[in-house]
Amino acid sequence: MSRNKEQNIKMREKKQELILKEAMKEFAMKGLFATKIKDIAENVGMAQGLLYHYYKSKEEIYIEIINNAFDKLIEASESLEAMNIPAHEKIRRSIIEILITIENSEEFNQTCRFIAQAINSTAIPSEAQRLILEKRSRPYQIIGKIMQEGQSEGTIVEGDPEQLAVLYWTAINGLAIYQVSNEGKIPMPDANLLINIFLRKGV
Amino acid sequence: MSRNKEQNIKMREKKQELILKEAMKEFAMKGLFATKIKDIAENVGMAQGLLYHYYKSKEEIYIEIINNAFDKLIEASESLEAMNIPAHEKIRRSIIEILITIENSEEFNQTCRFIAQAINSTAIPSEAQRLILEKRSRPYQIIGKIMQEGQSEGTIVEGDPEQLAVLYWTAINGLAIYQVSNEGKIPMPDANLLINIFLRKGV
DNA sequence: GTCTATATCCAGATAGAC
DNA sequence: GTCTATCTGGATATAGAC
Repeated sequence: MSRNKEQNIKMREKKQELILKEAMKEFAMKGLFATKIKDIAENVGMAQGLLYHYYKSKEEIYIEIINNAFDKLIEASESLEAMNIPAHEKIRRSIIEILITIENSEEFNQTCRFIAQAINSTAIPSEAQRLILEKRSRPYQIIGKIMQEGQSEGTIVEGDPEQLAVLYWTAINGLAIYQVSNEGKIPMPDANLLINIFLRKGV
Repeated sequence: MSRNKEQNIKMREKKQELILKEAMKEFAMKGLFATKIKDIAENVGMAQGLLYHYYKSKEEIYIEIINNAFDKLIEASESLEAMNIPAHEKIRRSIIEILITIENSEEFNQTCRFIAQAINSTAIPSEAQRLILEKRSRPYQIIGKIMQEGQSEGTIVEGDPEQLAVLYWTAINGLAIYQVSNEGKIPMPDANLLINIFLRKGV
């Protein structure tokens, strides 16, 4: 009895994950309003009506995905911050790694694309807007802190660390969007070009 | 008689421009699908039905705006290319100017936002997609050519000029999107940080 | 849990009076 | 040219059978 119950819950969660995964793809490609519940359901392989057994609305799915997307980004930033290496090494390694990720991980670029769509639209549900407002600044803060650390250590260029963080993230974001909107065919620029923006000469 | 006719045509064109202007705002903020014809008409100050005397569909308006947006960008790139100064000066001055524009011109950032939305969605009308495919690479080509020129002159860093152009535009694009999604409150990073990516040391 | 059928709503586009 | 009223299609969400 109880074992069946557990299994049912697991099955339900698996289906929900599948729905989220397909919804993410659709939202990233088309945005909230051009994505139809039917599209998502078809990709999952279920009838349109059935989707409402798992989520009560399109918006609910959207909000869940926003949450996941930002949490992943924040988590990655935090684990970068926590690494036991000098600040300039954090910047260096993260840029190298992200460029590789942009070139190879469709999922990462979907996330970037999704976030770009969400941030770029004032028409999304208010709960989604609240979440964005709450979470989007975290990665900027963390990189800003690392920049400041590096300045104290004498390895990062002078200037407002916040602005350095803005440049860091917007450059990466711009590249990711460009990549995904070109169907992953663009070779990334040499990582050193980006790295050298932030490192002091000679480091 | 003929004078009246001319006047009528002028009036009509003025109204059309007004519609385009308001539509641009709406599209930039909300995207094609979340923007309702009624929203545009209301902002212009006319009844929803009347809009169809000026344009035959929402898509037609959208396509017209895409065309204008890219043409402006291409025109600016071409006039940069045509300037009678060394290549590295073209890069330097354009970055300085664009950063100022991002900070001050709402219209420019609306254009960036609109283009970002359009490029980011596969759900837009096929004619719009065709236009994007046709026109979006032009500014990249032009900057790439200038980079190459500068390399010959020994003032621009080594590396694939195409990739330098990608970095140039994606960084700018990322900044513009960030700015507009923060309602124009973000101070731009020091232009020299960006300029130094591309200039050879000592130039 | 899963499907089909349907109620309901909303927005694009049209028709027709002024 | 301008408006109001309306047609029409399509999408969300629900109901109800299996």
